Amino acid sequence: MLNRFYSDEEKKLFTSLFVTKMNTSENLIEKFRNRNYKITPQRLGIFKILEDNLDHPSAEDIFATIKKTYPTISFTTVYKTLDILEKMGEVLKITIDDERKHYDPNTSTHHHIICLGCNKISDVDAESVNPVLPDGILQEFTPSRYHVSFYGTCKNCLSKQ
Amino acid sequence: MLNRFYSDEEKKLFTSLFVTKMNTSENLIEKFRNRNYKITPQRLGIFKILEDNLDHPSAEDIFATIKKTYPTISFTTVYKTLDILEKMGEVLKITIDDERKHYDPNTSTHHHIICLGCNKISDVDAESVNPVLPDGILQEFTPSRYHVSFYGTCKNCLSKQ
DNA sequence: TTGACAATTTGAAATGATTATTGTTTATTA
DNA sequence: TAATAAACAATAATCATTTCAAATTGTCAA
Repeated sequence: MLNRFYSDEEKKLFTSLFVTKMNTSENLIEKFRNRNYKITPQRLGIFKILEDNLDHPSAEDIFATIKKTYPTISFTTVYKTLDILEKMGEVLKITIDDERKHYDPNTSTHHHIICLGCNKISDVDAESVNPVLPDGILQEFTPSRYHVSFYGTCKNCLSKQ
Repeated sequence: MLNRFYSDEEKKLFTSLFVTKMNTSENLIEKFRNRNYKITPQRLGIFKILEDNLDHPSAEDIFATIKKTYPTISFTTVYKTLDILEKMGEVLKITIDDERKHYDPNTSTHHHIICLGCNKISDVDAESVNPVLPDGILQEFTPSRYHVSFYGTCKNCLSKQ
C-alpha cells in the first residue's frame, strides 16, 4: 500500500506504472480460475464487454448489452460479477456521476471528466495531476489511491446551449 | 467559467482564491432574500448547522441534528433546502462516499480524503494538487471545476486492524 | 462420461437514499 | 386582516442496488 504519492521526478522514472492496464477476457478467466471462481457463460460475456472498453458503462449499460447475447441474464448476476471484479481490483467503480455508478476496466491510475449536460465520461491521463498530501493529513491518514473528477461541458452539449 | 486550471505560479499570485469560503447564516439569509426565497425557522436551522461545519454531513446527519430543535421537520425539507443551496452554489455535494452524498459548506476549491474503514471525510487543501488538462481533452470539453478524492485508512481504523 | 456438490443464476422481494405529490400551514404584501 | 404564493409535513413513489431462496449449472473426481 502506498503511503504517499509520486513526485514528477519519480513519475518519470516509473512511467510504466502509469500505462493503461486493462484485462483481456483470458486474463480474467485465468484470475477467476486462480481463485476457484467458476467461469460461466454470463461471466464470460461480461468479461468480453469490459475488454478494451473505454466507455465507462454503468451496471445498466452492461446489463443491456449482455442481454442481447443472454436474454435470460438477471441484473443480480451483473451486479455480483462486477462486485467480484471490483473486490479483486480488476475494475474500478467510479462515483463521478451523481445518478449511478460506472465501471472502468482500466485499473491504472487515471482520471475522468464528465459532461454536466449528457453525463458522458472521458479519460484523463494520470500525468495531468500531481497530488501531494500535506503532512497534516499524512499524520492522520494512510492513503492508498486517489482520483480526480473534472466537471465540464462537452463540445456537443455546448453547441446546443 | 474556467477553461483551464491554474499553474503553480498563478496559484501563488492568486492565493486569495484558494482561501476557505464559507457562508455564515447571515450570508445565506441575505442570499435567500435576494432570490425571494423565504426564511423559515427550518431553513435557518439548517443554515446554522452548516455554519463552520467541517464534518461533511450527509442529509441524514443534518436531519438528525435539526430534529433536536425542530422535532417535526421532515426529511423532504432538508433535501429541498440542500438542493436549493447546491443549485445556488452555496454548498458542494460530494460523491466521494459510495453509500450516500455529503454536503460541504466550504465552496472554495479544495479536496477530500475518505477513510475506507469508517467513511470519515477530511479536507485536503487545494494547493496539494495541480491538475492540468491535456490539449486533447480541452478540444472536447470546457471544464468548469474539479475535485480530488483521496482514499485511505485513518489512524484509528489502522490501529484496529 | 457421469454424478455429486458446491457455486452460481435467477426472479422476486427488500432496502435505502432520494424525489414527487398533496393537502395544510405559514409568510408576505396589499 | 385578507388574499395569495411559498413552504411545510406526511405519505407515497422511484430508482439503483442488495438480499434471499429455490432452481440450475460448472467442475472435478470416479
